[in-house]
Amino acid sequence: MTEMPKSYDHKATEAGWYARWDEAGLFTANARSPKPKYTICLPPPNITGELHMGHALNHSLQDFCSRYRRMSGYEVLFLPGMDHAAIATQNVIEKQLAAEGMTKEQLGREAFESRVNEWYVEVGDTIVRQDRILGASLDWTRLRFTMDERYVRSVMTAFVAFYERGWIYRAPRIVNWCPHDQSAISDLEVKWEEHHDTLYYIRYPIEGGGEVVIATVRPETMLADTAVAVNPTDPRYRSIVGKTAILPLVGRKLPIVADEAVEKDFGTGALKVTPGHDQMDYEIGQRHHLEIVNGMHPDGRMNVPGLPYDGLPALEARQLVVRDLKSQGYVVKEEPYTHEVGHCDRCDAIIEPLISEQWWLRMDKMRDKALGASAEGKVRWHPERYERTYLDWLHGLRDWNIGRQLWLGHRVPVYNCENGHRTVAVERPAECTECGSRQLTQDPDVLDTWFSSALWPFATLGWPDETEDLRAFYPNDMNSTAREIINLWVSRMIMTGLEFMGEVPFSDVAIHCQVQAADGRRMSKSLGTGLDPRRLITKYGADAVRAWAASVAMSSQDVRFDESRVEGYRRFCNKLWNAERLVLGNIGDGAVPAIPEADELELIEDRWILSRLASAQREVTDGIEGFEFQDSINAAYGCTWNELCDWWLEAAKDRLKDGDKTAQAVAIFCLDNLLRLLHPFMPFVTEDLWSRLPGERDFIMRAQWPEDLHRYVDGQAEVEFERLMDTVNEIRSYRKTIAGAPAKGGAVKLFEPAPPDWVRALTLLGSVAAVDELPPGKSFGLSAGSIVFPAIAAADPMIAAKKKAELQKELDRVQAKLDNPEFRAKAPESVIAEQQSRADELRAAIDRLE
RNA sequence: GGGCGGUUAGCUCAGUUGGCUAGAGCGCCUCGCUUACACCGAGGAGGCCGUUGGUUCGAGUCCAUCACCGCCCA
Repeated sequence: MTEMPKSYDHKATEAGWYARWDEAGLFTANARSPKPKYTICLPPPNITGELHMGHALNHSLQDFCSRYRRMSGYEVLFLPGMDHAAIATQNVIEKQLAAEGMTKEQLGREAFESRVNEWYVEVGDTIVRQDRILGASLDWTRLRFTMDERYVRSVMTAFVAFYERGWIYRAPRIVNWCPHDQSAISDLEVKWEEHHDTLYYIRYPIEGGGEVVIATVRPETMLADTAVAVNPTDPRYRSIVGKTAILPLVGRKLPIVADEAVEKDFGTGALKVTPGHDQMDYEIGQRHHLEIVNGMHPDGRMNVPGLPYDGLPALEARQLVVRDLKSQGYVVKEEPYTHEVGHCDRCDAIIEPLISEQWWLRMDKMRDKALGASAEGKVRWHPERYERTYLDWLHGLRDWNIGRQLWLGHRVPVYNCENGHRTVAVERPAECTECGSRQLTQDPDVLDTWFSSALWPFATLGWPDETEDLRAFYPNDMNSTAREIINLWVSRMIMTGLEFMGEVPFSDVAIHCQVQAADGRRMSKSLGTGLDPRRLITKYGADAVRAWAASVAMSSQDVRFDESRVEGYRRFCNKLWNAERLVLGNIGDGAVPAIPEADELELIEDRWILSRLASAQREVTDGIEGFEFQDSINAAYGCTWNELCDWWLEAAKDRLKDGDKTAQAVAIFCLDNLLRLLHPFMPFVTEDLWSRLPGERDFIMRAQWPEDLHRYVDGQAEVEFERLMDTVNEIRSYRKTIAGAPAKGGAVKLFEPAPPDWVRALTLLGSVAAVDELPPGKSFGLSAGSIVFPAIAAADPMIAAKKKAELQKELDRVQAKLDNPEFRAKAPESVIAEQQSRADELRAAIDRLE
């Protein structure tokens, strides 16, 4: 045995173990293993930069489950991967280019792509290293990337399969258009921010005399107006329905239509209808067969040929339009108006609702299957309430716009020939399937990144090929993620899993908390409130960071990050380290006997600590099984520090020094079990400490999970030992609060005879002598007897009086309860008995203070 | 506008089915370098459990209301 350093050093402890595990192949799953399988496909982080605290948290908790299941006899696959995150990555690269004074258009598509590929290598490497220092037991032989050739084939296969089902179609709709990215984005990628704008009231003349006043916050869109609409039940406007308004500045003739969608209370109750630039207007347009004018180029500049606003950005056009309207007397009034404006989640540009021809995926059939699976309880959510988030979204689900107009991503596998035929195929076809033309051009659109992510649980395993992995590891068991992507990702995995594999992709979904900055808002890189987990790992060690993750991950919805809690777990590592150091320092090289059976244990402290250990084993195990990781880490922490270290080691120290074999056996048994219980959470320090325990040691990582220890549960020992702890605490309290009481020494006389092991522990822990007759002096009452300290100069009478008053107050409360006839009549027996004995104890304690 | 979560010690958080004498870590105060650990030990101070009602013998816990904070979806 090598000498243990006096203090735990996380850097020394964590160095090396990961590589040793890796070399021993402990991360690699065997698809042919006869063991039951347990699979987690790591949610692929976006390949946009390094991992943040949310990742550290999420990867940790999946690793808890993986390591626990591995120790519990499962063949575990914990599969790593990364997501190309088209729109996000494109933005990152564009920002880099901008810093170099370049645009992607200047660079060209090919050079841009090779630049992206370099980025993938560099960032992918960073992410892998981060997961390794975190200790995540990922199977690196199965690392996947959504742009890998095989993965791309899975994506194409899914597209073709949907297409052949007739679920993919192309149609013009109003989409969220990002003028910066020049692409459609999904509703879920639009952030809404409050804007303080102006509501303009604008006069539209009516042919044949009169006028109608409309209100708008976006006057520039009037250039694409094709109608005016009013509510059919609005008496103010009944007479103008069917007439024609003249669009100011443009001169276009606008039919005045009646439509129930118009809100009578907004503005003037008359609505300018711009079917090309507003979802509701588009729907009105469909109902009344209105013309659609697209007044904007894809880059957000106005598309109004012949008008002076042509080619201007929207906001500039707005100013000019307003100026011209005013100068021509069309503006009736303007008032301040606060409303929500959509911004691109990735680049923050203002989103323009825009009519656009897009690829759509029908969702109704898949939605219904997913709802059916939920109704059958196939997916369990943790915490349960998130199932509603998921179901609510499913119920309102519309067709999915799967096309994006980006430079990055999976190109839609649609090939058009010059005769206008369309060929859809996984591999690029040599010729058109209809006319045999060889002049094929591929559709320029790429797929929404979530389309490929939706296939993650099976595409990573080789689908559509019937691979060994796919058979062994699908369905996966658990998925854990952040709540904001429940709808973007989790629900879509469930739908595609049911569609292509016929089974839900996992049985449990864990939604972890969001780590907020100290100010209670989400961490933000741009605000500088983000945190690099590597900094924390360097400062406190991965084990401490992971234990922190366990303590917060599932405990509530949001958690404000508090570094002192991470520091607390590093101290815990040190405590654990020193507990083992103490034990090993006293054991030497001799053999340690096996733990005695429960009925062979003689001493109260041994019976007690093993009973507590049994309880910890139960709580840690239940915590992991129930996705309540905080319960697990709390139980293991408490048992180690507050029970083993604070009490048992103190009570058994002299036995250990004397080479007592039972004490050695208990000590090693406790350490061995606690280390194994803690291993999923703190893999490095537990591996290191376990390797130092006597006897032949393999890796703790593949040791067996501690067995159920209920045979050591000993209620009597717990009650007795608690009484002992109470008494010792009282003695210590007296020593500190009574003037003149010495730090050690004094004589204690017990009221009732106690077993010798109990007395021994009391005298040891309380530094007192047990006597039959108290020597003369000021005596103090204890819960178990009385104590006299030698040489007390002046026992402070105030102390006793204060204690007495506290006890009396408490007694009054308890007695009032007992005197209440309704309480006696209605409360359960056990509660009444409890209160009764509480009153007795309090009375006795008061008497002893006399 | 709809939904969800939070509001408990100076700070960050626990408190399962109502029985609580409300806990932990950090911080604070007082002691102590007693050969496991000063990344420690011992003792102590500190809480009308956001508001107002209600149910109950009994409410931090259940119901309702309001207030503020945060998140998600329209």
